[in-house]
Amino acid sequence: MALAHANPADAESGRERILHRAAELFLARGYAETSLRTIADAAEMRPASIYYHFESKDHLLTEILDRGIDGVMTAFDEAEKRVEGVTDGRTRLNAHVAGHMHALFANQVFTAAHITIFPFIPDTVRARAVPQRDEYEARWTELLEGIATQLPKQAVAYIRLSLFGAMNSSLHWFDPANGTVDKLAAAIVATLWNGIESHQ
Amino acid sequence: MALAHANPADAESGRERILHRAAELFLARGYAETSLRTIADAAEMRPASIYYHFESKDHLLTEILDRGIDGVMTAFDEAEKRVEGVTDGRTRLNAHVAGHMHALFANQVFTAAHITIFPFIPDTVRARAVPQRDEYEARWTELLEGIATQLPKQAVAYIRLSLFGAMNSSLHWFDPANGTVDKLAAAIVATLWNGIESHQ
DNA sequence: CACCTTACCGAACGATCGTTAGGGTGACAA
DNA sequence: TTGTCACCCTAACGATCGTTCGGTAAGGTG
Repeated sequence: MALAHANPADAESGRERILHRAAELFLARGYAETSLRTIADAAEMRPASIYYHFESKDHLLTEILDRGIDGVMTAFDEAEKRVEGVTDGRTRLNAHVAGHMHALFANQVFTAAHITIFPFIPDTVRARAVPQRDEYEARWTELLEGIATQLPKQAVAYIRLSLFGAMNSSLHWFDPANGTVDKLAAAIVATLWNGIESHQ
Repeated sequence: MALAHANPADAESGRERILHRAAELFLARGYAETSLRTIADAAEMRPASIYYHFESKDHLLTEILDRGIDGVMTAFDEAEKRVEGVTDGRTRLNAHVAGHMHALFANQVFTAAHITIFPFIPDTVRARAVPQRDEYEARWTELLEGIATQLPKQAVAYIRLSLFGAMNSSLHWFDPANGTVDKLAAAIVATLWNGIESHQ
């Protein structure tokens, strides 16, 4: 008889399988639209088994959201290390935008799922995620204020929101198979930095 | 005894009340997350009464989506009339961005609901809305290609997507009470056109 | 060997969902 | 007065939802 987990793809533990398949389904169809039976099917187990690993559907969602935030937080840390000592604002901005975008399009879908379904999750779960999101937002505010020192803070806040809109909305249309994430990140920074005018 | 509809706010017909309250609820909580009982409560009637006006929950959603597309289509037409004969690209772009933003933040929430919940609606309803969305997209492509004639079409496509991201994501953070929609539209165009560099 | 833990399962619970059948009422026309 | 129609109702249907209960098989530990 064959060993369990003979297929390397099955090496993932049951708990990890639930998390990944659930995040993929939440990203594609939404939270309320995805039943635990669908998740269980995708994770190759029965619905009741999910309750061995998670207290409730909301707790499963909470862990997915947490991993999503961790993804961009880690990307931010790594980008900061990569441009340590660099003074050129555009280079530093580019590194961080690329980091955020890589987290978005990484094969681990937690960050993409977090950003996409956040507005439609139950109030209690959302309330718990807000402080974590605020912290990430604050790091970007600090970064951008350090780069655009001449701009008033309100303008920086607008640039941050506009940048987030550009970065996150790319989830809905950009296909990493048709172009590298780094190039997309560079294009977003270019649009923000130079605008159309410099191209004409 | 008081007349029915004595309150001017009640002058809305039952059908219109259902459409408006449902669009508001879908925008705030999502489609699957909003039950017909919740919609009926908001429209001050019983769940079964909704079926006098609409064939099903999906048909109700379909009409809301249609009105949302109509909102931006009409805004596009009006913007085109407003800048008829104008050759300056930025002025023309500004008018259309302002039109789109006004449709987004108008008190009729159909456009905002359409854009926000579109990724999470049932497949059959989404499939029906795709051609309408493609048509609106094509009008923007034509507009932008006419403005940025020197740019390759692929670059224009990117600019359009980036612009849509900037415009639509403002729904999640911009509060019309804290600044006019026109100013936000102008700021989005300025970011796209001049970028950070011209500010420093 | 007994005993515990890990990881899962089948079956069913109550709640809620979209939906339907059938009835009532007031306005208005004949 | 009677009939028609628009509009809304009460009550309940079957389906699906998240969840719970009581298991069981495998593997480690003493």
